[in-house]
Amino acid sequence: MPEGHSVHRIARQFRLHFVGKRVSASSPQGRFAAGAAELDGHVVTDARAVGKQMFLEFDHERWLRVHLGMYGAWDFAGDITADATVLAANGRMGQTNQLGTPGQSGKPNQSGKPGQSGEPRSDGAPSLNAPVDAAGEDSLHSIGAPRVARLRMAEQEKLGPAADTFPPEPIGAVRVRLLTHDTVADLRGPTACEVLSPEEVQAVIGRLGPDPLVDPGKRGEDRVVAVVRRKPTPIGLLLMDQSVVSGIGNVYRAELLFRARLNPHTPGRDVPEETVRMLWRDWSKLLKLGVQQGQMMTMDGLGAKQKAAALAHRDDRHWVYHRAGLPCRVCGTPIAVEMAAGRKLYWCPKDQA
DNA sequence: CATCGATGTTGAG
DNA sequence: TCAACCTCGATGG
Repeated sequence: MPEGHSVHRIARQFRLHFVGKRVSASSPQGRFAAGAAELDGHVVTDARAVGKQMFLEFDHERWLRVHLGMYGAWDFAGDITADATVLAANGRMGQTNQLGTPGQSGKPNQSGKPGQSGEPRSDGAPSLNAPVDAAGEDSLHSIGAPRVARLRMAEQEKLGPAADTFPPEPIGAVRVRLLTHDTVADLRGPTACEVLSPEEVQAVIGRLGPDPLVDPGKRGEDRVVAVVRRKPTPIGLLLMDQSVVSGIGNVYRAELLFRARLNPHTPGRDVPEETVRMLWRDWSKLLKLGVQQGQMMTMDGLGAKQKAAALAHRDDRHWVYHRAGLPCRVCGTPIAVEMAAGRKLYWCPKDQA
């Protein structure tokens, strides 16, 4: 589900709460047992996002590559103070915030290894479970009892049901669990999750187009211009091609094209160079904004009232995405939708003629 | 409660 | 071009 901004947010979360710490790695679900064993007991040394992919570096020349794909998500728990503003805006996920229900969700899925290996000492060590010092966190929990905060990060970020033990039981089928002395990250439903050598990581990144946050400035821009201006492929497809430019998904594609008032069917080679440069700069701007805000914001420059509506209601957030048949916000023409390479492409036939 | 569809990618045919 | 991957919120009965 996530487009580039979410992955950068997740990488930041790892930098804040995992880099520099030793982790015990496991695969409660079992499908990543071998990979987890390779990482177990090592220190996380870096976390980077490139487009929709995230790379976690460990202290023994091994990297974990993760692509969340369509339904992937990370569940963080423990000492994870995140942007409270975003959390408040998005509310809590799933169940109520009630006591008990550690297993919850009725899914006794995480069979296999119960207690799971690397509990740090514990036994008596209450560790940092109880957020005694986390004054900011208390304000997020209506109930007074000390709880272990939970945060789900995918395309959206939501507070989960607080747990009362650390580490909490995994929710659902967890491919990999990374546990430090005070934080834990559970990965569920990824398209890709594998351990790579530094060379292999370099090879993967080499196949990706520029990401504005990784290749800022003119270098990335020039690369995109060179590729786009050489291809007969419609610009609507090129923007989704991760080897052309990284991190753009179906929402950002539709919105970027509308903001440029560009017909999605225009062959790349026919898009004026200045327009390609504008697309890149606009993508850079929207990506930064998304990372900062924790959610997509493609209708910047609105009045305060409209802005509030856009933040509150999902359907009010975009110019054209998910608005098939609804009147264009600019000209009133019904927004068109068509299938392009298996994905829905939304655009205004008049403004983007 | 069953069904549908999705902010993505890969690989088979 | 399309199914598979594999999860969950939205929708309808």
